[in-house]
Amino acid sequence: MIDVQIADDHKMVVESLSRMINESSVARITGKYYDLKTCREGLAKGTPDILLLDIELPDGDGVDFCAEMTKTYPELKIIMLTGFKEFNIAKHALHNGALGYVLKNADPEEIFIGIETVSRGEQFLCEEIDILLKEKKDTKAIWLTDREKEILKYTADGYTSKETADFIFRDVETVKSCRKNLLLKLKAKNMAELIGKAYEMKLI
Amino acid sequence: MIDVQIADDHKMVVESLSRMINESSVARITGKYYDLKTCREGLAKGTPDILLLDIELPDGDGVDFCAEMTKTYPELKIIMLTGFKEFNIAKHALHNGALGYVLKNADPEEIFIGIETVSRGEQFLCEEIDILLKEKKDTKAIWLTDREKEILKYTADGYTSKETADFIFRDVETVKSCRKNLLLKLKAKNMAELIGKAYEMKLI
DNA sequence: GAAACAAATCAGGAAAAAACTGAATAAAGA
DNA sequence: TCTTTATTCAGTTTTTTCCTGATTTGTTTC
Repeated sequence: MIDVQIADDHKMVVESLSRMINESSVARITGKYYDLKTCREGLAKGTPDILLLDIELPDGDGVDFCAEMTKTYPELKIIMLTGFKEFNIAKHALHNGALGYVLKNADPEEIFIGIETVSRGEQFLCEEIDILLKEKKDTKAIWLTDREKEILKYTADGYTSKETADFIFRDVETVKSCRKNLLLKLKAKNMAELIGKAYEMKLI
Repeated sequence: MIDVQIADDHKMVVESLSRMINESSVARITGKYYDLKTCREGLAKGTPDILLLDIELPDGDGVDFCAEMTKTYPELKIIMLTGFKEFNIAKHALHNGALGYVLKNADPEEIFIGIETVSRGEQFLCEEIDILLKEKKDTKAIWLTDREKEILKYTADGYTSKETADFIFRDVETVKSCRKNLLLKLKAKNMAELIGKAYEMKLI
């Protein structure tokens, strides 16, 4: 029996999914978390074989958390279980140590196959993501630096270059050229499109 | 026994939630849909007592669909079942004829109480939404006109006022003043913040 | 029906911000 | 080490923002 835990802020999803998994003979659920803080504490008490991890948690980003946990517990296998069919997110998650990536709109059977595959230490991607990654295998993922993420956030909140510059104690020109890089990276023509694309890619 | 159907593009959620509801003695699931088209066809064959409806479906917006269905089947009771804790969306849904609004991160028990309450023809809101609507009871929901939505979309796609004006065969000044109205309505300082807020409110 | 209101259209100008081009230094990865 | 990328700063042009208006049409309210 494979020991599985779930971290997802949708209690209803966690509860019903737990029941479904427990009713199968594949795995048993030994922990349910609705935020990253509780999940971190739970894992410290003993890690399961597999952690099913969502991306949008109330207190942080699941993809970043994935990097943190696979570093702390190298034996822990993580399957991202999320609604985001986004090249960048999937690529990022796998780079951060996730061994599986399953969409919530995948066939329910896939999660069982995923759990079994990943428990043997093999990578598992649900069909749609597998196709997506193969299609874009020559595309490289977009990585934003911390500075870029910071300036992107200020921009999305409506702050001008000058205001942002004051916040981070830098020259306006610095912010302007960082914005220029953001426009290049996301292939946007102006700030409005940049914010739009950033939301599409769940960068914000 | 209350006759319930579900429309949500996350198969995994639909499947596990269906099981949970079927195992209870409250209701039974008589239909599962993963898109609006199939849901529309299914309802045409016979409406259940209650439809659990998600908002982000692959082929359209659940809130708009809610208006369409309550008009076609006045006896159909709809509970929005979604992850969005957004004043505007909730308000919009209720205005469009939804009788219930339950968050996916609500306590799983709430969906059973919701089903029972709504089946009696009474409104049901999960706790968090109930609090949200009471807090903002004096706030009015933001409604965008078709023109505003159109210009918002062009803006999010990176087109300037001039370019947008050419697309819709209107003067630049018209687009400018429409943008000004959008900034006012969403209380945004510039286009970047406007697009950010529009995404937060799921206006795009 | 009249009054009040909102939406959609168009107008112009001053100030501010963003977009474009360029470039030097520092840091990180190969 | 060499190459690439991040970070920093600068000048010029284009665009947006922020004011001020006005007219017409359609809808809602009294």
